[in-house]
Amino acid sequence: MAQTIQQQLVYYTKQAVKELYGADMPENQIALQETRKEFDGQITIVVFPITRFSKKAPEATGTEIGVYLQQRIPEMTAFGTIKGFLNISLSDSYWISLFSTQIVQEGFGIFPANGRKLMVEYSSPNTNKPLHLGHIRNNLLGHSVSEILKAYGYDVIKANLVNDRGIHICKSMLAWQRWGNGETPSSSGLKGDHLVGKYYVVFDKEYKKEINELKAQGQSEDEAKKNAPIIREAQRMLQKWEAGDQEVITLWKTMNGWVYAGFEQTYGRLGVRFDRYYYESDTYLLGKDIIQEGLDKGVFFKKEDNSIWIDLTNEGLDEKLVLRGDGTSVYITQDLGTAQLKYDDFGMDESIYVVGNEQDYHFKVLFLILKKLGKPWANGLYHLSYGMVDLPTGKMKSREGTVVDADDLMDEMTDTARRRTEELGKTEGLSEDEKAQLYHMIGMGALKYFLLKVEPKKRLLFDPNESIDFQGHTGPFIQYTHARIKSVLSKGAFTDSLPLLSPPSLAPSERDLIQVLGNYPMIIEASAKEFSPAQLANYVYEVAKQYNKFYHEESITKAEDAEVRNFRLYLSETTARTIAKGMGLLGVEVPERM
RNA sequence: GCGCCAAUAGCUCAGUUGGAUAGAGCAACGGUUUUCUAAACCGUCGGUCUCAGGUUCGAAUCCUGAUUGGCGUACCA
Repeated sequence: MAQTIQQQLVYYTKQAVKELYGADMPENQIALQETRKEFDGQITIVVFPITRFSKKAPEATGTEIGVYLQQRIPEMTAFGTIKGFLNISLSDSYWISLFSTQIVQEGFGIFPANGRKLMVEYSSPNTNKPLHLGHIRNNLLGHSVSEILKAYGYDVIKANLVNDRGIHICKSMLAWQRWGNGETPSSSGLKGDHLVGKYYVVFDKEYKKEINELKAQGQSEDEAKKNAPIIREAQRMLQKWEAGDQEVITLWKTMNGWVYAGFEQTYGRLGVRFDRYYYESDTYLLGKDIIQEGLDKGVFFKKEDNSIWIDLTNEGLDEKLVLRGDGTSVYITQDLGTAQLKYDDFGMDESIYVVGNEQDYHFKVLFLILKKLGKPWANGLYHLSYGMVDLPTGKMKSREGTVVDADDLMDEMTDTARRRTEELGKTEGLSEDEKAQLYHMIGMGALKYFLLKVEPKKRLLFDPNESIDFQGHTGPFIQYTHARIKSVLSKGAFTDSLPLLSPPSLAPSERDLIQVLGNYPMIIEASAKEFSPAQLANYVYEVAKQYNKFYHEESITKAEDAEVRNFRLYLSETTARTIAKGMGLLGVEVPERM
């Protein structure tokens, strides 16, 4: 492939430094950036680093480099040096040809397969309660990161490790057994996960009541928590489960079945999918052989009570228990085993865990242990840590009912989308089906974009009293832009067979749009490397914004010259495709009209 | 106590390997439609980038220390 203009600029700048100043400047010190809007030009070379070699003032140096470059790069029409910044203007014909030969191509920004396999584990719900807003963030992040990595050339496996066993499930089961009166999703009309969640709350109420009674009898908080009859009963149930008790297993299967049916619906609405499910009921006993391996290798050590530990104090961490004294597993034991299992199953080069930042320490330890065990694949592990979703009142807590329920929120979003669309009178000629589809698309677009535009690492504030916007820097704005372009294309009778002609010159907003569109591959690369859908989300907004500016300033279908008209139609069509592709990687669909 | 993370406009957020006068959206105010969708566009207002030092030609960005908030530091997951 031919050299890009950026590569040429770097190359010739290096040559210029050599010829003019007799110095060898490393290429990575040559800093290019986009020219700020208030100055002429499109690309800027920062001159300051060069003055080290020129031993001259920034202005003089910039001008000398500028003259040198202009003599050698025909696309360069002008330059200006302002306060140490060499601003370079490129000819309209350069931008036109960049668009016509590259950006317009179907494959622009699609990276070839890189031959590497990668797993993204996300969602990983507990099966004792329905999903809430925090889970939505996790699911959207996991899904979007997977799609971005696919676009970047990875072979991606999406995995979901379902926490389907344990004391929390038994709590729901026990409460249902006692107070459920045989209630089922069909008898109650409740979605399965909500039904099970209801009994989780029932359990907690009763548990608290018993704790208070015991405290009234003089027990301490800790004692009461341990001694409450209902929690002891739940623990007995867990033991029965582990022993394979038929009755308990049957109930467990039934209630988990309800939950899975509910989750499938929610996943469907969210538009997330998985290639592989792992269940903790299958994996919770794994990892003990790894413990033995670690003992043999001298990575772990045994204490007097037979508990097994790893000493990470040299790494600035603590001693960490990896197996209980009675030989049973802890959380990290199964995670060690599951990591090995996943690798045995797929042999992937990299493995991403999408898990909240409350588990930063856990993953640090997990990865470190696997490295110390000499697992060659341990270097490919990465914890994609994201911030909690907080309410103005603080953290969401399932048991206290202060959660924003996923299904309710999606209903609300769709409803708002319907109201707004009707207010704007944009439903004419749509069938009921099409309307429903559109409202879902817009509502989910608003929600998803709202969550994904924020850097994963940062915590996210959600105020239930303030509805998510549909205007400005939002999903619907971008969706609207797409629909608007589609309308232009149909008015302009655009088809692939229309000849792509070259206009004699470009309007400023037109040239800016081409420049923004040209950044798409860079953005995919950056988002993939940093596992950050937020970068892509903000980029797509920029594209939409720049298009709207262009749309307002210039005529498209009404342009007088055929060259200009055709070119602008292609520019519009490419913008629509870029928006659709980018939003697609975020898991957001875009409508043909709205 | 120790560790990790965050702090940018009234609010929600951007800000590339350190580069120009720190940018968007919302909110507020004003303007734009006989012309391709006004969920749009243009403008006004709004900043001690938490604070104090340091490194540098240059710091929101890097280093040190503090402040505030969150999380972790369980033989819980």
